[in-house]
Amino acid sequence: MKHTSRDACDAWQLLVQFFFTQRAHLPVLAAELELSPAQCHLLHLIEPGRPIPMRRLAETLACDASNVTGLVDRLESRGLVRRRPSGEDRRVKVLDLTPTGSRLRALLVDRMTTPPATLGRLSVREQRMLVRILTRVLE
Amino acid sequence: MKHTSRDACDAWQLLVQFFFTQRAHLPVLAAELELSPAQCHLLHLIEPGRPIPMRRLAETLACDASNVTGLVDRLESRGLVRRRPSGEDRRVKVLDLTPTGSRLRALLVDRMTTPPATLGRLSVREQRMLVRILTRVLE
DNA sequence: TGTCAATTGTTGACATCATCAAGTATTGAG
DNA sequence: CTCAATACTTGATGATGTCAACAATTGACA
Repeated sequence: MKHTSRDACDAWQLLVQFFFTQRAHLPVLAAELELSPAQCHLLHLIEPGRPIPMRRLAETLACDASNVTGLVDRLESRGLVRRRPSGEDRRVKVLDLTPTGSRLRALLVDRMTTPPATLGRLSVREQRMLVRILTRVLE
Repeated sequence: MKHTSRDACDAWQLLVQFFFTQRAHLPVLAAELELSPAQCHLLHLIEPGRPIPMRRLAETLACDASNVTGLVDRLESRGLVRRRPSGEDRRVKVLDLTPTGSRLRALLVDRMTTPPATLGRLSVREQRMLVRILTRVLE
């Protein structure tokens, strides 16, 4: 068993703490956009102009395919998402954002990626360092 | 409106990416412990030997108090958590981990805070830098 | 070619999560 | 003592998530 350094554990622990904090904030943010946390997550995964098969969403979310069916049902009934048959494989349906969905997703991403004031306390050098380090850690 | 630097946005975006990745992993980890994601979150908030009022959990989770009632019902019926009347205020019930709950929580925390291999690719200097920076950003 | 297992998405049944409105018990201010 | 506010529970309802079963399609292979 490989030894894991104390510093690495500390760092990861902080990231986990960050995760739980965000997890508690998401319902609030979602409610502002009249979405649920799960819908936010799904919407986040569909990039505009990049249709994606439903199967792949289920894989990324690590959930049952039928769960995606339900989530997409609700998003589609609100006109945020479109189901389209895949040209290559007729079993597959690909998802696409409607213009409305695209706008809402932009709003969501914007809200989520607007950094908190605390990030401004770092020097530019530190900010760049953080980006460099996180990029490597998250691959 | 204050200008937010490009670097700060990049950094936060990476953290958000990390958040969604973890959000997708949590159900898998939770299932291994026979818990739900929400139960993991709640369990994570109850530190052993530090009884906590239910109200405070609802605040931290940013959810309705009745939701906590249900979550605690299930955890209590599994013998992981105890409801106790608060000595100071008889309206309040404080939550406490049972020995079983304490063990399960330790397992959970251990699984969650075991850093992925990618963190080991950083130099010790970088790991410490990451800890220092995150500490300041997350307060 | 014809058969059959595997894959994709859907449906229905069911437990959990989460909110809201209403209710009980208790507190604390006046 | 009265009454609003607080902490928790209950019941109703919709969303999330799993599982088993199903139809349609694909692809391998005899």
